[in-house]
Amino acid sequence: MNVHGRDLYYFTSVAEELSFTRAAERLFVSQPALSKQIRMLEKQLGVVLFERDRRTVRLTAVGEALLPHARAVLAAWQAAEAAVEEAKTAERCTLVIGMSTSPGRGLLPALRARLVSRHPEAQPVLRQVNWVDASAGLADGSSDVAFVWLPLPDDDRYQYAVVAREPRLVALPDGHPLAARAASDPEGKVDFTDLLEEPFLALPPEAGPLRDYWLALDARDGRQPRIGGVVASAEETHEAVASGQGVALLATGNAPLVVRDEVIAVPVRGISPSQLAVAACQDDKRTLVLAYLAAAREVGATTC
Amino acid sequence: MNVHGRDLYYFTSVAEELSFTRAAERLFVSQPALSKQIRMLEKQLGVVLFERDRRTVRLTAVGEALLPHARAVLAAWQAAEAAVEEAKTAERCTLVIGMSTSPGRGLLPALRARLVSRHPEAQPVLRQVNWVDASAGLADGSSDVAFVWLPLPDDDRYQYAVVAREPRLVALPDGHPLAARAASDPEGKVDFTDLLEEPFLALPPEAGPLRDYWLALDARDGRQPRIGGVVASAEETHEAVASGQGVALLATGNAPLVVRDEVIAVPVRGISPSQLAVAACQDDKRTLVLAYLAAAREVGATTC
DNA sequence: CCGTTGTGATAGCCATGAGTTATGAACGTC
DNA sequence: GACGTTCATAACTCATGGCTATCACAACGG
Repeated sequence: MNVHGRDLYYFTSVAEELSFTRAAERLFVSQPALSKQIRMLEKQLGVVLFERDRRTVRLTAVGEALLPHARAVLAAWQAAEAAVEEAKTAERCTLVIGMSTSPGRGLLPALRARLVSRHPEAQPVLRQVNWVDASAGLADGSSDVAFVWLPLPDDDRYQYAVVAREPRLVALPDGHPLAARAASDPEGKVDFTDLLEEPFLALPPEAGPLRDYWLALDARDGRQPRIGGVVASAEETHEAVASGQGVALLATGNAPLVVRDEVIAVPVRGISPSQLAVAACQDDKRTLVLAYLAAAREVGATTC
Repeated sequence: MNVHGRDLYYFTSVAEELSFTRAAERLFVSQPALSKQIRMLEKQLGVVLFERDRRTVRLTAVGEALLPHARAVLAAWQAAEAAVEEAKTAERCTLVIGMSTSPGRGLLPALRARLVSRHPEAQPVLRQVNWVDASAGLADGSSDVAFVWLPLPDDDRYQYAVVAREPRLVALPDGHPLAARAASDPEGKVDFTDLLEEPFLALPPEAGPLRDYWLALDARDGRQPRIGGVVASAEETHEAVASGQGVALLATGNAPLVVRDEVIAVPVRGISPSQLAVAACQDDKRTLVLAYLAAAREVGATTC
């Protein structure tokens, strides 16, 4: 494997032209350079490839034997280059969109439409990510862009555009005393202060600030919440609420994934609304990524 | 085609080991050298082939796409090297034996037997050469060894061994007056002096000293012979003699090729015998060539 | 908690490779 | 016999590919 592809190309060129001078100008190198390279190749193989007869050049038997193989090697390499080129463009056109649960609200089709209208070659690919990763795959590079809940940990590592801002709800078993209280509330809401003593379902500790956010730590004045259980997906949350392990805060858009059977969700007074954003890495300047963020910014302007 | 085979080998090695350090020691290069080469390859292709993650190395999508093609290129190159190797040994084992007419006298089988008994890999190939080339292909390299008539032009450029020494004959039409004279001669011969006025068939002028030799210029004391025609093969000679264009000197061993129908050959008194030799280029030191010459020397010792 | 080990990247050095221009030797052509 | 063509050679430049030494970082183990 100790040969330069260029040398093989030089060899085939001389073999085709049967002239060092003509081959050299076809290859845009000087004739001595070509002569030397061919000699190097011959030396390397321990073989004479051309019979130079002062005036004429012709292939030796060995050269004749090498020629088709040299062409095969070059063809194989061209195929390799083509494959790389194809993989490169495929990679450039693919946009991996991370999300913990489906963002819903018609966001995906809206953003997709805006993306492909400006970049018809774009190939958006959706990727489901565990709730534990607040960055929905941005942090480890498995997503190019992602739907995330603000606030993000390491806020300055990301660029983002808010696409939805909506009150947080609390998911309750339908027989829960607070369910009745909400029913009698003029706005159908419960006060967060009424939830302070409730056991809460929490994200795993690895979720960091995101865990704190969905426990609404900022609204508890430093008092630690009671933890009724650990959940990492909508399905688990539904199960845990229905079985009475605890209650859980939800984004309005995620409510349909949790509310069914014996679980209801009611708005909460006294906590900040949730903010859903499309994010990417701060230093990511790729065209498709920026285009998706721009689309998100436009859509966000109409929905928020 | 602008890539070094080595780089592809490096690439496949790293892809197999998934570790620069291990791949480097497998390849007997230092780890930094390997790192640098892979970076060069990536730069050349404008692509990232490996994802280096401090602790782990893994192929990117593009690297994955390249890998099988890289292997294909390497395989193609190995096939090419094998083909060259085979052609090289084939060339080393082939011995091209040039001859103007078949030397006859059982020489070819005898020499062949001696050659292959010592070099079983030898592949003797016979090659017919026009009479005009006294060196029977040695001069232009189209023969490795050759049966030639002495004296050779450029005597010092060749090494040779005499394998047959025999009187020269003259070919005559069977109705020629000298035919009858020969029949009445006690030895069945004619004197060369009787031939001095006869028209002679000559080789073409390009044949040089060989032409002079078969006109027996040395036996004419400087008088120019009459030229009845130009011939360059046994067939032409027979035709020309039969049609009465002239007479021609022949080596005894060649007589059977010319004597038939209306042409006869009789020994000539007063000219030197012809000498058939096996020759090669003076500076040719190849084993098979020397072996064939040695065989010729042995056979010549028994026949002369 | 800190030192050890193992990994890939970086820096600086040097021999060689691949290109250049200028020139030479052999041969055909006018 | 001067000229043009063709391949080989010489002398030089600059990039390439290799080395050693060292760094930065993560994982382990005491």
